[in-house]
Amino acid sequence: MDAFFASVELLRYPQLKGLPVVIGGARRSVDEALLAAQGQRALRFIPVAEFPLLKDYVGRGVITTATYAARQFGIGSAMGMMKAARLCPQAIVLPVDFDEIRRFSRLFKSIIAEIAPLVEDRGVDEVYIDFTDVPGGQREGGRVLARLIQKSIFDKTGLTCSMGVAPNKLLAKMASEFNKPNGVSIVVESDLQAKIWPLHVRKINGIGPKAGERLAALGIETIGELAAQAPHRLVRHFGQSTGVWMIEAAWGRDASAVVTHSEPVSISRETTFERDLHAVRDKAELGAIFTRLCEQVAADLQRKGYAAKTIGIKLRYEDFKIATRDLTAPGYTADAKTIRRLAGQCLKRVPLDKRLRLLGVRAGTLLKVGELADGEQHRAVGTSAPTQAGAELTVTRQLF
DNA sequence: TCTGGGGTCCTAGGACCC
DNA sequence: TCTGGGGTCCTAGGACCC
Repeated sequence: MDAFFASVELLRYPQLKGLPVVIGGARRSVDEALLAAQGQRALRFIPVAEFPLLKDYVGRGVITTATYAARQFGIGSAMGMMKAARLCPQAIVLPVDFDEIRRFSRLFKSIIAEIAPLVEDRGVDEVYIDFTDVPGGQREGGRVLARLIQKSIFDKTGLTCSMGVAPNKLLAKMASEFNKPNGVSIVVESDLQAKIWPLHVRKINGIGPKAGERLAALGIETIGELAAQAPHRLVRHFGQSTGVWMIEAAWGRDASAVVTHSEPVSISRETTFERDLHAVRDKAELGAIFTRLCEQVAADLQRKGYAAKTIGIKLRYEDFKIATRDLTAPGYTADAKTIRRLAGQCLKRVPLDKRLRLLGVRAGTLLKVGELADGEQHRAVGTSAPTQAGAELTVTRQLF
């Protein structure tokens, strides 16, 4: 989807069309921002620079999406809000409306699935679609079906997307970047040399900042240069599987299937504090946040119908270093108090000398409990707090 | 001016078992 | 006295993606 989060907001506030708008980071809703603007009632969007306490407004947030007008100023996703505000003081900042994003996400995916049922979910704003057996899917190399899907999405949502059509997911993903926004790009095997090899290696899905740097250190910048490498050289530097995979990717080869269904591996909640907290000095505040994260994870598990056997924590220190600890219990749980106790045990094993920036709680090794009857499920996941830890876990295990 | 939140997958060592 | 070869599970860290 093109500038998905921003485009969803523009549907609501069409008067922002053409303006530099950035989504994310804002601590207040539009309505609250309106009240802050001298109590004005009329809808008015306040440039970020006009917030007297900028930091209170954008906090420690980052940009999730910038409109194309905002990108002109050098603003991009994942950039810190404070930096974006300085690059473009006239930018309008809006918070992410997750409910609305999820609603449009489900909507555009269901529109696609009606036309082409084999869809792989790749997050809120991205999917892979298997055109192979869709009637008309081969016409004009897939362009006809791609245009049909774009039109259906636009007619029903007002949103645009960009599509890449190719023999596999790897190439389709790269192709989808060629014609943004609202474009279709077709890539066939014979286009490899002309369209793919000139691109930077970072355009390969799976080659991130680290691998990109290591390749650059070897004098490899483009995909074509990567394709020209002797496999043993890459295997020597990156190991057998990564080295072989890199060569395959550079040659446009990818045999991975479009996966239409998958079970979650983990469910987690994390939060970055407004200011760094000290384990001793801010004990009460940290404790309250920790408990709330556990309650949120428990609620997420229960709502989605899962119980977890592994509970873990994540800390980010003031120096941005990350520590994780986890603990696998004898049984499964979705109970907030049980999760809180297991997470507490994890916390005891991690150094707390530096101040903390972020705290997270994670539930892994999941078991689907959807097949239980509703009442039974509620009882099972709600089991809590006998005196002995072991006894409690035994109870939940028996229920499952 | 510091840098979100929610995920997946991979690696590697150690425990433990047959 | 020297020292197998599978396999699974658990834990911690890290790269990467949307």
